[in-house]
Amino acid sequence: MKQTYIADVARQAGQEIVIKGWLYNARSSGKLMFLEIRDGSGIIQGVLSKKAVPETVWETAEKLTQESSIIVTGIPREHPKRPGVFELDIAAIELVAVAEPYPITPKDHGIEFLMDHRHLWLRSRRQHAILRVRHEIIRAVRDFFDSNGFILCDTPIFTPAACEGTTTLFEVDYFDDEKAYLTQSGQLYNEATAAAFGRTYCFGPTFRAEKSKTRRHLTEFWMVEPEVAYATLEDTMELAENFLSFIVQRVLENRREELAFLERDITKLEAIKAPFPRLHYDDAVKMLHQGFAEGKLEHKFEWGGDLGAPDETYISEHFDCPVMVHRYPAQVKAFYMEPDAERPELALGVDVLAPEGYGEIIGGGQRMMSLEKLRERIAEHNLPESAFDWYLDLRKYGTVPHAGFGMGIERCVTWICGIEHVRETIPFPRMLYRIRP
RNA sequence: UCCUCAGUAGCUCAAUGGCAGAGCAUUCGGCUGUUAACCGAAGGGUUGUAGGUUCGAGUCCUACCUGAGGAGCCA
Repeated sequence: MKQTYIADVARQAGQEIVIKGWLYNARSSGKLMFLEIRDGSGIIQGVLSKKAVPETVWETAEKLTQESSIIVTGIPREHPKRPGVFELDIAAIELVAVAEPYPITPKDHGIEFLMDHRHLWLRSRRQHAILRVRHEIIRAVRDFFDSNGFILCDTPIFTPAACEGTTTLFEVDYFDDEKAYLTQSGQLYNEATAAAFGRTYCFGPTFRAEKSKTRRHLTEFWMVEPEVAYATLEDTMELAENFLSFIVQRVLENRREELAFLERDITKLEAIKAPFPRLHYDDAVKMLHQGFAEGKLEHKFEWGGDLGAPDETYISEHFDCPVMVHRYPAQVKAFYMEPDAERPELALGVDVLAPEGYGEIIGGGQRMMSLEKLRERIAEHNLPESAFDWYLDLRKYGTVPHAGFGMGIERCVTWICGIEHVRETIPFPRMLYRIRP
């Protein structure tokens, strides 16, 4: 008989079906057994009565251990006490393989143990909820750009030079004449594809060798980066707020059950609608000074610096929506940022800070258009101009104002799920000191 | 790189400087509506490593190892 997935069981109530899965948990009351079966699409409780089945079926059921693989035949029926919930009256069990004692028992476990068993931890309800939300977010990201005239143009993972200096790059020793590095952003290449196609995006893994060890950091993470020709900082802020609103709405539409399981406060997400507040860097500084005066911040913020994690949290607490902090001092931003025409000491960059203290999820801005100014900046940053030959070509052959941003998928998932740590938002997290499993 | 905290049974934890324990998991027995089921029994230990203090160290001291949280830096 054809396999039925647990997610589709309701449609076949009363008919005999076959479920292929694993034993999630078992409870027994002597002559009555309750087997929780999972198949990846969901979990269903199987009911087995000693009187109603052949002795061999009962004996097989008694041998089952947690995570044993089984093919179960039975008839789905509504739960006597829980309307709308289906359980399976088991008629037969085919034992595919008995599992050895399973390390992840139904009781509490510490994070180190769970991370060491990530390959098995993925089978649990919580991880299913989080990774289904991740999948929904990625689908929404693609749908948003695909239906708004963007072309997917993925950028290389091996790159010859850094975007913003070489301290945080992974070196690869393979190419004969020069050192190669794993990409930390597709942005420079995006500028080339945007000049070719107008509106493009890349979406792939990104590598940062920062010796960073906080709940917001991954060594390897996924980033989506749109880039638009003939666009300004204001255009890119508008794109970012529409983009984030779209993603949140899609998750609310399609992943309510998962958010409920994660005990996410839905009202916080329902408030996420464009337009988002915009906060000039100067005003952000004023806000931080007030926070310090009120004793809510430990250190007095100095104009000219970049926002620290506690600063970002303090600012985001003032808004229900993500807040877009724009026009940072040029000195703290990347060399390719376009300066503000009215105040050249400011860069036309924007960071989007997620609400509830989740910090920066988007960084972007308008790129430098002038060949001469770009050459100056490369020199000021002590970067080798030869490495940027092709990049400078983009300014020689029909340069235009253009802008874009990058969003870290895992940070976005962490925020939307309302969970503590990014490490649960990617199937196999790579972090400082952790490369296994 | 810096700061803070932690490491005891397969897992989660307890043990005033004085006999190393409980729950879960495993094995066995009981239970016909269980929901991290429950009840009874059994097996399971080089207390992260190396030194030191002490009559006596899981407990106090030193170093190291591993992990977690945070800072800086970042999406």
